This record gives sequence, structure tokens and C-alpha cells, in this order.
Amino acid sequence: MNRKSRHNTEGKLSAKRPYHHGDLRRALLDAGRELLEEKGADGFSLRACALRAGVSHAAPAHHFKDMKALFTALATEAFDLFGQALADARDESLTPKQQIVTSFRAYLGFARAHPAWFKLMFDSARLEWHDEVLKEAGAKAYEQLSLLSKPFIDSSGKPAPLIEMLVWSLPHGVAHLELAGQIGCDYAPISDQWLEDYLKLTAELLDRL
Amino acid sequence: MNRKSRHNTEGKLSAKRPYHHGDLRRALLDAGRELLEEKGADGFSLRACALRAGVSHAAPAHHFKDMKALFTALATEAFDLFGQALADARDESLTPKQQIVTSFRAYLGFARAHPAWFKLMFDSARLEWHDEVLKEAGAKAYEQLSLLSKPFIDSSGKPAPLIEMLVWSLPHGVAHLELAGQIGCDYAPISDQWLEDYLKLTAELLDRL
DNA sequence: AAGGAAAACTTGACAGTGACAAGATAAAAT
DNA sequence: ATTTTATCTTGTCACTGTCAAGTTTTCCTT
Repeated sequence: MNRKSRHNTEGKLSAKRPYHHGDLRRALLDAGRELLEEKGADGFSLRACALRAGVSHAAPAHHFKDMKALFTALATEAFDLFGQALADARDESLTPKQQIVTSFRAYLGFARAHPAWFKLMFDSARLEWHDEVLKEAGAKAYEQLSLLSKPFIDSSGKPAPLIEMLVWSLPHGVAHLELAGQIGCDYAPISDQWLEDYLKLTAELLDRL
Repeated sequence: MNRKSRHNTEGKLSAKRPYHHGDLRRALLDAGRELLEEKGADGFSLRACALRAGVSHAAPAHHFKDMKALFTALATEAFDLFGQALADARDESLTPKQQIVTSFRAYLGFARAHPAWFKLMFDSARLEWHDEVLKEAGAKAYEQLSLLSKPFIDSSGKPAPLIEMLVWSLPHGVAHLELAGQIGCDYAPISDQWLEDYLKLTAELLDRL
């Protein structure tokens, strides 16, 4: 996995990378992430991605059979980081209500910090959901939501899926609506203060379950 | 606006449509709607749309300057029908709580009945939100949500935007998650009974505001 | 009714796309 | 050292959106 080839000390490509990239898969994912943020999923191009990674237009095919496969790999990384962000937001010393505020803030924070990734994670048409790795990353992130919901499931005695969807919808609804441009621009403006009020309100509601 | 040209009684195109379509804009919107449902927004093609409408590949340009413009027009129609669906769900004889159940059912019903339209409505990258007609259609639909929220704004004394976003998030979150394939397939299965339970739960929550 | 302007639709072209095939090169395995 | 395999390249294909230029119809003015 050395980045420089030991052969080809002065190859025909003057002062350029060796024929073999070393870790093209990684480079493509990095380039893809950048392009996704810059151009969005529309406007994304495999060829531009290959160019940015410094390889020819057909090189990606050896690491991702499809554009869908590349997107799937990108979404997998996104779910990993998303799940990690939610896990980091957990604090056993908090009350369930306080935990909601903290976790929802992390949920919305991730969506704002990585809008392209967030959109991709829920863009079913571009992803290969049969992929086991993606499924696992998604399930792991969902686990955090499940953990977050548990106190309210126990106290209310209602079915877990019901409460989990409620807990999921509350941050996801605003997150998606904001990224869709439905919040902030027109209709109602959104401020940091507004967001905090929303978090507090949702926590209160769940606490009254 | 007559559909058949009065001239060209036996034109060179044997038994075919006249040179002028009559209402190509309408035909393109209809064909576009079908294609959107069949192929999704990815996989959609202007040329395929033109072909289905029975015109040449460059004909759409005279009615929609862009692909974005066509999508914008389609989304406008979608918002119109969406707003109408929400308006139809209104019933002055219902209590605010009952009205929530009814309207949320309509919200989710629309998303399920017209998934392609619903996705397009919130696909900001594909739409031209500077378009006044689209903005107006969106605002009109939002008005229904505003109307639905009013009783809870009054009774709780909380800021309107806050409650409106809460009321919006509750059905929108599930709707989007379901269309994103996050509900139903993996994780928690979703049934009609589940949906009704969810509606009832959200209505109770809002009633306790 | 006639003729000129405008609108609606056509064909043709261009650069860019994802995907595939076949060849070149480097690394790994034997 | 030789063969096999993985990696990357060039070349090509059908298809895309958009623009330009030409053709056909309708509309507007007189």
C-alpha cells in the first residue's frame, strides 16, 4: 500500500504519479465527497470525479462497478459519521428529556454541516440498499435513535416502532424541510434561537408522553 | 386553441398530427408526469418526454427554457393538487385534534399516491424557487398547514412559526422517511394500522400542547 | 384578402455523460 | 523467471441537454 511505485523511477510521465495510484478507492471517495458538496448529486459526474482523483475516466470502474455503487459507498461513510455524531451526543448523566435536546441538536447539526451527505443518505433512487455494508451502517445509526427512544417507550408503554418513528420524525422533518429550502428562505425565517426553541418544545412533548 | 389545424387537411405527414401540436405545453406536462412516475427524476429525460408527447427532441425548448423549468412547472401542479388535497381534508365540524388526524392522513396519503410528485416538490436542486408561480403554489399549500396549526397556536400561546414547523414535521418526517425507503422495508415494518396509531398519537401530543 | 411578423416545430450539431471493450503496465503469485 | 492477476489507459458507443438554423403554421396589420 505504498503510495510511490518503486519501479518507474523516471517513467514516461514526467514528474507525475506512478501508473498505479496506491489507494484510488480512497481518493475517489474523497474526490466524490468534495464534488458532491460542490455540485450536488445532480451535476455530479464520474468523469469529473476521476479527473479530480488524477486518473482516467474509466479508472473508477475497477473500484465501483457503477455510479450507484460509488454513491452507496459514500452514503455508507456518511451513515458511519452520522451514527458516530449521534453516539457522541449521548451522555448518560442527562435526563431523557435533556438527551432529546442534545441528540436532536446533533441530528440537525449534522444535516447542516454535511447537507450533501445528508441528502444522499435519504436519496433512495441513487443508493443500492441491497448492499450489506450500507444496510449495516444505516442500522447502526438507527440504533442510536432506538436508544434515544427507549426511556419514552418504557414510560409510555407504547409500541417501540411507534415511538421511534415519532422521535425520528421530529428532527428529520425539520432537517429535510430546511435542506429542501422550505424553511429559512420563504415562509418562516429560522434562527439559532428558533432552533433551540424547537428542540425544547419537542423534548417537552415527548416528556409528556 | 383548437387541437386540429384547419389548414393542412391532407399534409405530407400521412395520418399524423399537424405541424402545430395545439397544446404541447399540456402534453409535455402530462408526459413528464408519467415519465417521472416511471423512471424517477433521475432517469428522466427531456428527449424521452418529447418523444412521448409526439414531438421532436428540441420542441420542449419553446415551452420550457430548461429541464429545470419543466420540473418547476410539474412541481407547481403538484403543489396545487397537494394544497387541494389538504383543503379537501378540512372539515369545520371536526375538533382541532380530529382535524389533525384527518389532515395528516391526507398528507401521507398524497405522498403515497404521488411519490414522484412529492419527492420533486422537495427536491430543491431541481426546482427554480425564484419562479413566482411555484412560490405561490407552495405558499398556498403552506397556508393549509398554517390553518391547521392555528388552534394550537392560540391555545398554547407559542409563536406561530414554531408550532407550524412542529405540525409540518410530524407528517413530513414519516412521509419522507417512507419514500426514502427507511420505513417499511428494513427496521420497523409499517402497516395501515400502524399509520392510524401514529396519527392518533401525534394528534394527542399536539392536543396536550 | 394579402403579406409580413411572430410563434411553433423541425433537423442538425456539439460537448459532455456512463458504460463497455480491449490494450498497456505494474504487482503478485508460482 | 514466468505466468497470472489487478490496476489503469485509450477508444468507442449510445444517449443526454442545449444551442443554431431552417421550415411550417398562425397571427396581426393593412
